[in-house]
Amino acid sequence: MTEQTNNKERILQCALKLFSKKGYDGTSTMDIVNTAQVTKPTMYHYFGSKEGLLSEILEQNYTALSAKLKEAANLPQDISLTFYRIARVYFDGARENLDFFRFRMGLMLRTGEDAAYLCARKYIEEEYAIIKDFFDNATKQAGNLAGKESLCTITLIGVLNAAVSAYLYLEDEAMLSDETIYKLRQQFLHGIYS
Amino acid sequence: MTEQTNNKERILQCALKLFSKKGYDGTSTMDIVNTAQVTKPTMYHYFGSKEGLLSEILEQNYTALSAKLKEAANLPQDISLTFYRIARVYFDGARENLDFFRFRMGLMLRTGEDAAYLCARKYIEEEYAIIKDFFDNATKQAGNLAGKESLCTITLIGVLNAAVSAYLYLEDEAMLSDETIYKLRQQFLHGIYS
DNA sequence: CAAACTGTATACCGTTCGGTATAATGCAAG
DNA sequence: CTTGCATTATACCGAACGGTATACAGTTTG
Repeated sequence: MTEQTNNKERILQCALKLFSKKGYDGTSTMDIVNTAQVTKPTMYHYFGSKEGLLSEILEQNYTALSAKLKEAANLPQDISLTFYRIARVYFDGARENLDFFRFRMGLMLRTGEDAAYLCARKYIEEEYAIIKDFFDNATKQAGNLAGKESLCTITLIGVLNAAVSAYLYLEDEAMLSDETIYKLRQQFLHGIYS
Repeated sequence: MTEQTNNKERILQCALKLFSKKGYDGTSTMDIVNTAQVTKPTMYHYFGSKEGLLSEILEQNYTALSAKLKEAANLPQDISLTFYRIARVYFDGARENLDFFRFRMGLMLRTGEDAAYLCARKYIEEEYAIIKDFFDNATKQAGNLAGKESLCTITLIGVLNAAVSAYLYLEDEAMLSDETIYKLRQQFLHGIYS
């Protein structure tokens, strides 16, 4: 009765889904193995611990996200286009990998010592660093943003996270449309009256 | 050995501090009563359950926050001033009640079924409703925002939350200064280049 | 074919969880 | 001065927690 369609992958997916819905601390290992239809030793064979499982989930998903984000943010000469590309990374990510983005959102604004946040922290910091880098480079070429790089980073990520969060809450795919991005970009670049 | 400086209040404060640091699920009732230097029956006498304790914490703190927010947002004829006033409510709140704002931030972008989020959901929705109301009224008087009320609400809250979150992360009070608010407002109203 | 290794199952570990039965204390009102 | 109530302490509950010892099946390798 071995190998009934890759237990490891199924554990990863079920755990992510449960973490995203009930939180890391709110999800028990029994929850996970029951949902994934494996036994506990199977899970511990692959991941060693509950936290090991969390680490692998974060590593997999954040690695993919960071790569896309870096690619989207490598055109410092065009802030407008880059806004679109970054927004698309987040919005596509949210649509295609709803569970991960739900989980990620719950970790995003944290600052405490909860286990899941501590594991995710380095990835969150990397995300900020990628956007900050972009604005730093954009300033070198444009100049009129000098001194605002940090605040731009905070507000850009804040606005996009808020929009993704609204999508997850409303579950309305219109929230992820190009039209939404255009409106958000217009507002970000030129203010709410524009 | 009765009444050694109000056990109930001390339980509330210690629980909030622990929730903000380790999350609701990550905090045990033993944690709480040990920190507050009471026994479990004392806690259960006052609050009935762990969730009852959470409810009272949320009710107390969100009631105060919502009242301040409503007051700050009752000048629909002046968006610029209102931005300042709303930002001050959040920023002062974060400085004066760090634990609650830390906790609140962790709940803010959630969408799942975790216990703490479900308890807090109605308050979060009320917060959005207050800001949304403001923009709806502002549109009636100004008009040039028509159709953007929802997106303005999302981005305003998103930007301010991101700033508060940056303060909690950096622990730098300069983040909460009037100067920061002016920059954020300028950006919100007139774009990043302005 | 035998040894070794990967993966899975049964059954169980000690600990901690949220919560409570019972009783003693201090204090206010009759 | 005692009855009644609000508050606190001791001691404990069953259930669920994260994690594991042991064994065995299936495959790979010598």
